[in-house]
Amino acid sequence: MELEEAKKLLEKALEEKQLCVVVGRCKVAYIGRAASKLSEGDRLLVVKHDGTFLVHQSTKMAAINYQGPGSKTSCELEHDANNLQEKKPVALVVTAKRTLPNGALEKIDCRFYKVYAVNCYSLQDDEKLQLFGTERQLSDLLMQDLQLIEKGLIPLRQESDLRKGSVDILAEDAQKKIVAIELKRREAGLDAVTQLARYVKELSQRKNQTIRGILCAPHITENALKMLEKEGLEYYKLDYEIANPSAKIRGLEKKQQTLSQF
Amino acid sequence: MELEEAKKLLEKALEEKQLCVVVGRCKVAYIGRAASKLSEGDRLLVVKHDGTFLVHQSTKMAAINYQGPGSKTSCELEHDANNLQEKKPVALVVTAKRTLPNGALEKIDCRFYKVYAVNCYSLQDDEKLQLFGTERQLSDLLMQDLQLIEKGLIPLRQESDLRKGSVDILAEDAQKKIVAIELKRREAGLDAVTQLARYVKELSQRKNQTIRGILCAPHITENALKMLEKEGLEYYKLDYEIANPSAKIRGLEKKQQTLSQF
DNA sequence: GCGATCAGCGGCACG
DNA sequence: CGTGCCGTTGATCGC
Repeated sequence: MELEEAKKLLEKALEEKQLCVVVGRCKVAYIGRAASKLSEGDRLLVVKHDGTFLVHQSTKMAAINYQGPGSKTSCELEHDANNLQEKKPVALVVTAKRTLPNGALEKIDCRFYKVYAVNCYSLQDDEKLQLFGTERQLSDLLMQDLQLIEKGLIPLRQESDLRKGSVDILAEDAQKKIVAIELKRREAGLDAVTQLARYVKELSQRKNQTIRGILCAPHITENALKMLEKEGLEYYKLDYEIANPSAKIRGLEKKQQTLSQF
Repeated sequence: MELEEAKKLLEKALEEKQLCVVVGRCKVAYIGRAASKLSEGDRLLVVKHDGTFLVHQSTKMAAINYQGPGSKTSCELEHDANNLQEKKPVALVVTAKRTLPNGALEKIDCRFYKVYAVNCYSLQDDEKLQLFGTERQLSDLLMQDLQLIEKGLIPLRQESDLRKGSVDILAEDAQKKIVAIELKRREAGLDAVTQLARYVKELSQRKNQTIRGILCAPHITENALKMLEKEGLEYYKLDYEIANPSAKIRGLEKKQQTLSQF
């Protein structure tokens, strides 16, 4: 496709706030929070009406270059500086600009040497994704019956706010000890343990009493478990099933109990 | 476009390992690590030859539903179960399946009631992104002149592996004390502090001596700084510039000139 | 808007 | 493979 034609199509569609899809051979340059260069190759460019700008290669899930909502897209034809007689442009440069929260400018240049297609659409879509099996949903389920984890466990509050971050669930055990429960919907690693440790430490100081900490996850890495035990925290294997459209906790196995409560 | 035609086009292109772009009105259902539903609306579907499957709405950067490389995409026509006389299909169901590392199945159904366009391309692209201003690059620069942070600081090693995670830089100060340096290319929050604290704790126990910990970032949040100080750790403001195609730590150049005078 | 955290995080590097 | 962690993380939610 002629670059001039591509430019016209694209500009009209951008004006009309359509979703634009451009396929062609291009170089990409980015500067902003970081900087990048991508040599010439065939790519897919998607520009959404909210400013979203996505450059995709033919593999991988993630866009190779991108810019989020709020970006302004414009395009310019580029001519051969060494041959100004030639009226045919050398490239179509599609640019997305955006001002970062800190005031700096972020920019992508997508320099098309060939354009295979420009296709634009007005998409009607007011629907929102309904997602099931999130951490929040599991938390809600757990709150309904903390006895699953341990007999005598009474819920105090959910998403209790601490000054630094928040524990998923705060509870009280049969011995009236406060229990902080950190919930993970997937395998827990070192970060999950440090997170729980931080909450427990913070709470202990604030309440001036010993606080139990329970990490609740479907699985835990070896290192994480070691560190957990070293910190005097506990792990409970959380088995759950995702059934569309709801999640169910399958049953909770008690893995370890510290002596700290005695 | 007729659904039958869309199916033929898509199947042929998938067979030929092309990049496929489908635009149409669809419902989306996902089940796998979690589960989701998305009611009828106009969307953009991209299927890459490596199996990548992306459903985009008309806003936001992230795909609303997706599946990574390795997925298998297939499509089927769906007929009205209440009117089997009718030969015209009701929907074109495009499905991506994938086996998760843990052996479970992950699946997206994209049920198109209308297809506005099916466009497929064979893209040639062997280029890789050159990215500048990454944490690793900053680390390399810092290693060249740790004096920037503190006089007398000598580099010991980079990316020193601990059993749990790794410190970006390990150094020795003028008093022969070991210093663990954690580098962040952007604002450091509580997570960065807990990360550094974990490294320092681990190192202290292993080396059986007091270890200094320095968090190096362009900015730090208030809470993070408070916690840092409470933990006896230090913060060094790292100012750097991204210049395409290289990053420079502000002040480093000057320092090098100073050194070259001797 | 800042800040903290989740995410079906993805992707990478290393053991 | 798992494990850990960076990322131009993005997106969400609370303050």
